[in-house]
Amino acid sequence: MARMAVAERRAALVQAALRIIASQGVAAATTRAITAEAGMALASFHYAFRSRDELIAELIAYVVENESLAAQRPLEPGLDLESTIRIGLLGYLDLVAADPARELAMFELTQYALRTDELGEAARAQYASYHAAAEAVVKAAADLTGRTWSRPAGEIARIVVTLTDGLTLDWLVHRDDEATRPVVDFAARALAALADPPQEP
Amino acid sequence: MARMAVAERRAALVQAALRIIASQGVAAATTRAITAEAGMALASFHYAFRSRDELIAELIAYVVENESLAAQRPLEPGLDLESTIRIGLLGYLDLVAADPARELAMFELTQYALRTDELGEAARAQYASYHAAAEAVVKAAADLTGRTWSRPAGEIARIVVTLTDGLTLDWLVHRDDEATRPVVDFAARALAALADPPQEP
DNA sequence: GTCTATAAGGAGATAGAC
DNA sequence: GTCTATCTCCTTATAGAC
Repeated sequence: MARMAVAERRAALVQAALRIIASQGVAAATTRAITAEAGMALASFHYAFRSRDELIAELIAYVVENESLAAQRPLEPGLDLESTIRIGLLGYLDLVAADPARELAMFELTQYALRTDELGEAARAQYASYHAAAEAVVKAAADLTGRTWSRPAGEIARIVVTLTDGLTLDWLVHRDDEATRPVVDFAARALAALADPPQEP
Repeated sequence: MARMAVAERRAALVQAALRIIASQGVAAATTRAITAEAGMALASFHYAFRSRDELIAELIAYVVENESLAAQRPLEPGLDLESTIRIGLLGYLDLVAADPARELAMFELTQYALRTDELGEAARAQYASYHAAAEAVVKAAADLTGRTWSRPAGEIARIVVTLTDGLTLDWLVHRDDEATRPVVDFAARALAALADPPQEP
């Protein structure tokens, strides 16, 4: 392979690893598989990274900054808060359904990080990123519907992430939109109940 | 090691594997580690099991039948429904906190099963067991407080499992009782709202 | 039946030719 | 800088002695 700046090579390896992890899981992302996917020689790996765990750490950092719920669609206007949340959650689950292996991989990454001493901070950073993304969405949902939250947005966001984690696992295990639907309805109603009573004009 | 019936040997290997997985994760449960933990020769493994995946399948079946929420403490009497649920959830999180590595391992097992073609059914069985355990608890909570659920108990149970999965991940990532507490309060309030209005005597 | 010994292959990491 | 070739270790699985 032609000359590449080390930074560029690192980025290419992270992307290759991400493709493997998203489709086959963390365990399948061996240095051999990653370099093959990137079209590089095996030795190039250790020219760019000191170890496999160093790549995983950088990969989680990349995911944290560029992925998470970034693909979230814009909220639909003209609905009440509960419907806005419900449709938002269903849209999120559509993303899960569109690439289940990838969503499974996000859980695996968190858990790999939690098992690896030096990566515990990476797991927390991953969730800090989820919380920030969720906070933006819950603020937007309140603005869009002219409602206010009865609790700090950060607390609402944490609840949203807890619910989406649970919903994601439920869907990944059963792959059954119908069966997950009542849980989505519950989540939307319960979240909407955290808003202050609507203003009388 | 002395003679053992094959069934007994299989059970001993499953127990050994469970100890390793609970403390060090699924990836650490190699046939070598398992047989060493069980005090057997390596070759004994393939005398009892055809492959490592066969053991994992039996291990999940064991977990499904004997563990899950079985360690749940009895509910406290004399409280209203929301408090009963809140204290039940906090008790569950105490179990998570008492052995975080084990709880992490339960997630890993599900995800390993979801990644392995022949084990997809095992993951669903694991959740069916969770749902059954949760259903028993939600029925007990309603009975204890003299309330009735506005939805089928199976649906309430599924919501409970979704919430506990999310709560467990939240706690495992942050290990912060204080930070998880508002999410527990939310879950208890939202679940209690699924009961019919209390009877006027 | 149970063990030691070993096969056969995959892993991370590196030396050294170019 | 980049690659081939290799080192060392660890994996699952099995053959064959006892």
